[in-house]
Amino acid sequence: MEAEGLIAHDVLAVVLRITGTVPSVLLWQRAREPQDGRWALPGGRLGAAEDVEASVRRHLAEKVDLAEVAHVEQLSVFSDPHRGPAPRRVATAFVGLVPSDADPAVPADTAWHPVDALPPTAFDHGDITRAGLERLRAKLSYTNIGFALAPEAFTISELRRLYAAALGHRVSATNLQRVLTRRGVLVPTGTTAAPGPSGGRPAALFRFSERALRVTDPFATLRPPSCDPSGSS
Amino acid sequence: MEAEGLIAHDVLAVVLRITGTVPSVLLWQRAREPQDGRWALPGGRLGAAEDVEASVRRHLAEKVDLAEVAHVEQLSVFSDPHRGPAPRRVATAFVGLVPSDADPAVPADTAWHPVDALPPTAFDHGDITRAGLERLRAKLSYTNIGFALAPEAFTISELRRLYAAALGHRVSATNLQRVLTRRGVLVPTGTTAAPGPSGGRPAALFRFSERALRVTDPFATLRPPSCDPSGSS
DNA sequence: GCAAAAGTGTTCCCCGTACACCCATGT
DNA sequence: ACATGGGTGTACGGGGAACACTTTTGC
Repeated sequence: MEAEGLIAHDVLAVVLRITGTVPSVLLWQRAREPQDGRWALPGGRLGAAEDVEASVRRHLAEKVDLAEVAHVEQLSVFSDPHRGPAPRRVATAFVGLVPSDADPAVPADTAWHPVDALPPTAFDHGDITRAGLERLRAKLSYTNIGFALAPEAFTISELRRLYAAALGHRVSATNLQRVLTRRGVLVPTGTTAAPGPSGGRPAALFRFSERALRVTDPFATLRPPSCDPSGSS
Repeated sequence: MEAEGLIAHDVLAVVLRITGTVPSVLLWQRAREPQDGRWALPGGRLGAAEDVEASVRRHLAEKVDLAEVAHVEQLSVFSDPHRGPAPRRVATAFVGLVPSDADPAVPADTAWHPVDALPPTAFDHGDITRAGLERLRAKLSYTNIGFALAPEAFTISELRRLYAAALGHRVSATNLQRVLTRRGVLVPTGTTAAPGPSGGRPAALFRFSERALRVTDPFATLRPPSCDPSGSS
């Protein structure tokens, strides 16, 4: 099929953002065959002088302000020979996260869609989207990746809403604050937000101590002995 | 550089196996330029009618008996434009695991090398190997991936040796048994091994309850409420 | 004062760790 | 008997979950 085994390599981005109480993904509507009218993930061809991460950032810049994308990480390669029409294409997919307060301007053909109610998607982009959300959910548990979903400063209630939306289940504000504080990923700013129209105590504002990915829960089990981390027998 | 943006796509396998008290990787020695004499990971060109996983299995079959490879999973894409000489190549790397009792016949140019004492490696294969070992170490903590390092049946002492070698630190046989049993990944076979020449109580033999990857430690934190797993507010 | 929203204190319990102690076999 | 290696019982502690209670605001 391909001349001499050379294959077109694409990059794709699953850009996620919490909208209201659900996670949404950035999709654009195709306006030509194949898959005319269907919704596709942003992305494009890998260029000659860039690695896949640089490439996905370049393509993403056509759809959103890159400054709004707080985190990008590689997800997986999708290479089923029949994942699209000929000619054959291999794609490296990424996950990108946009804070909930950023509402980047997007082109007319582009929009956010709740992941649990996707419109007709192009090729295997629906599967890739769901894989991206699963990655986010897993990392919320044992890393500080929440920084990429949250505004610079936020109340615990807002953070609870973001975590609950991303995870798809209720989250206790009490325990969320305690866990993240204990791990040192959450620090108070010292300022407070104004109460709502119906009153209530003003909420303290917090921020993430770092805005880069860090594993905060070195897995519970099979950790090295408390002292003397050397030796293997 | 490439005609019309078409790129050669390779697959590579970091095949790991516990040898003695250290993890080793399967490498073959190149016998022509570029990188003549250096040691490389098994792999090759992605074919037209296969996805990357099928491809890596096909290439691996040239070096080892595939039946001995108990687990294969995708690792990452390596795509730095300067990761090798022109023409440009993109590689999808995999991790493969071989049980310690299997000692597959390998071609004359191929051998196992301890990961912490690699010979001169070709291209970026040393980095890829270390990334593969890191993946194994992480998954040992929260999955049943040990099944791919262990024989069909084994004593707790043998299993302890495998975990200690892979993780690079001491592991308590007592707690290893308890943790894995509590998670239901380890089941007794009912038989025992013969004691060594110096006596000692005969060891009970165990096996893994499943020989397919399963996440056994749904992360400690941020799990859904104990009851009523629905709703998100 | 009362409702509403935020934050804290307390208790419970799971589960990994550490370590002492008991069991089965060879010489 | 006693040494050697295998297995079990038990106590400790960290940390997440649940929930009651206090604090601060608007009306």
